[in-house]
Amino acid sequence: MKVSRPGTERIACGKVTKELVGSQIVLKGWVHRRRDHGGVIFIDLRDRSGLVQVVFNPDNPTVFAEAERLRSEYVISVSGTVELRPEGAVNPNLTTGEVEVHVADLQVLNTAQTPPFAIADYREVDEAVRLKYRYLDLRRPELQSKIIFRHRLVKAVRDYLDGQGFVEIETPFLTRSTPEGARDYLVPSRVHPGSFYALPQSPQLFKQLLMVAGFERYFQIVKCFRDEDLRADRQPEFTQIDIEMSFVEPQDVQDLAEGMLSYAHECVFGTPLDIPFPRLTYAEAMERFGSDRPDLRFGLELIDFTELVADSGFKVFSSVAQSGGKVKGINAKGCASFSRREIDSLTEYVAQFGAKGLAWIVVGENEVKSPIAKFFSEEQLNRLLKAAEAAPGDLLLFVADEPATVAAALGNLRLELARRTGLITDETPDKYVWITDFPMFEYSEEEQKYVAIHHPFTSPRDEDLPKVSENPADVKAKAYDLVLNGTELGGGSIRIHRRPVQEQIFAALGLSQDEVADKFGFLLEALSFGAPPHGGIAFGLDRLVMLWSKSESIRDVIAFPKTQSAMDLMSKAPAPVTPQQLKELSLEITVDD
RNA sequence: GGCCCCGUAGUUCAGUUGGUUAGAACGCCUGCCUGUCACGCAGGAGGUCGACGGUUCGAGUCCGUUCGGGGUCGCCA
Repeated sequence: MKVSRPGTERIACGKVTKELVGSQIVLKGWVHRRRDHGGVIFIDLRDRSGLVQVVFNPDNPTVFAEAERLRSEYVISVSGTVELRPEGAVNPNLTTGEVEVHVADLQVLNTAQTPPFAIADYREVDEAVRLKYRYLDLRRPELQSKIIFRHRLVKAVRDYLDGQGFVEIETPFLTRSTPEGARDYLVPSRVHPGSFYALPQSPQLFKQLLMVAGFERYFQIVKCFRDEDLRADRQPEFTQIDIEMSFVEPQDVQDLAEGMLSYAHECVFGTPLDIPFPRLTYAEAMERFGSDRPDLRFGLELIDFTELVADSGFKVFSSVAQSGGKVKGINAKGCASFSRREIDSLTEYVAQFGAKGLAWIVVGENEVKSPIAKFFSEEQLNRLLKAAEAAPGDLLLFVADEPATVAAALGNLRLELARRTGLITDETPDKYVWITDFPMFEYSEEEQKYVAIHHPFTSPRDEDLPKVSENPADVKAKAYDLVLNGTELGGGSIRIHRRPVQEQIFAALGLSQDEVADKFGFLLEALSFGAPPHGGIAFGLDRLVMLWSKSESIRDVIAFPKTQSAMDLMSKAPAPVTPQQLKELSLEITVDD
């Protein structure tokens, strides 16, 4: 039982309002800012909840003398009386701006060195400095509110899934390395010299085994580890909302996911989402947007000109069209004013995605300007303009290449055009979309074999089962991704629950029987003991928090993130270990530092 | 691994064509100030110009290497 003594209970700084006027309160927090007027000292006192002004007057000389020594970020406890501020001294920018606390007693709980950057400043500070002193950066209200936002979102997700009958179950972090997928983080075994655990890239197999075990509905908010290069939206350790359900079809998983997101959105923003989300097949997404994670907040869709230019005099187009390639373009509405230089920089931009060139047509009132116009008859040109729905003032941009290159180049060009023309603002509504009917396999030139697009446990569509062996490229999977504003938020699939099918897929992926037995024997065995049909989905929690909190980087929503070179600048991890530690693990270092 | 951007005071930045003692603002320190709220005023301290090497009579500035941070391509089943 909490024993409350009048006047001694701590009040949160941000909660000191008019209703408390006249009462004796205790505040604890950090000195945010100090304004010393010689005869009167104002301190903005900060805690998690916000700021309140506390006032020191010289009528209490001991306390006043103590107050003169206060500096930024000192931790203090004050007790005093809540008073209305005098006429004209109200601060409308603070929720506590109508009142102030007149201090009767002050206790310095801790002093503080001058911080390397001011907590109370609005100034942008170099991220390396912020990361080295992450605990100070996290003191800043902006970052702190994002971490608290994350907590509220996670809480909502847990509540929702619990309400839907899901059981939260932990799975091991020390697990075994499996082929395919991302590079593993390895943990050497002391007990078994020369053997390694792998940190999970996701709890995929374990959650399937929990379905075999009969839990029916599982979830976990869980760290996953992938040793790949970092990006603005990628960290080597990240958190998934991992979900698996038995006896379901894709629609059931999608319904659940939509319900969960909408509930969470309502919890953190007060409004539900507009569900169900629209759906696009993978094929349509690639065709219209050149991407399997299209940003639907704007148009600029890809237009296919392959047929139209197949017999044109422009060799670059016609030869590509006749040899199985694609000629596609984008109508950059109203971009006819782009300078030659801007168009050149767009050409440079698409080059990094493999496009060998970027043809263009500037559409004028009665004529077109274009280096390629001379290769087309007037009729061909008119058909081209009609297909592009071109109007005066438009700029048409074309790429001719293999389908995958065209998609990559134009898909990214589309995003670049939207950025350059300011098509997306903070007010642009969010666009969610499911991408469905993914191909099961894709041929890897590098490995000279088919690899799974999703993962090797994904179920093919029933009708495609016969094609797995002879025509893998045609097989579609029961897989689905959820995309928000061009970012993949999550993805999942219905899994294979019959052993022979799983064996067939492993074979199609070129895994030998021995390898399968060694690495996936336990899975195949499990499937043969009455595994129910099951499927699920996993969401990137960090990305969801990042997008919903309008953060620029995933680092802003992770309390202790790593740099692009996967370092923790605060603890200086990773770091060498002692020779004794290596010896215990039977490891030897072969590079000099 | 490739490409691009950045690195000057504690912080944010300026620094001309390579030229004398590298500046500003904020912060910090000292003093003054009884109604401020990004308080004000006066004074002061504070620099391995990321590091190393080169060119030059002379380098913050030019060149090379390297370290660190960021973005991106590859990579991320």
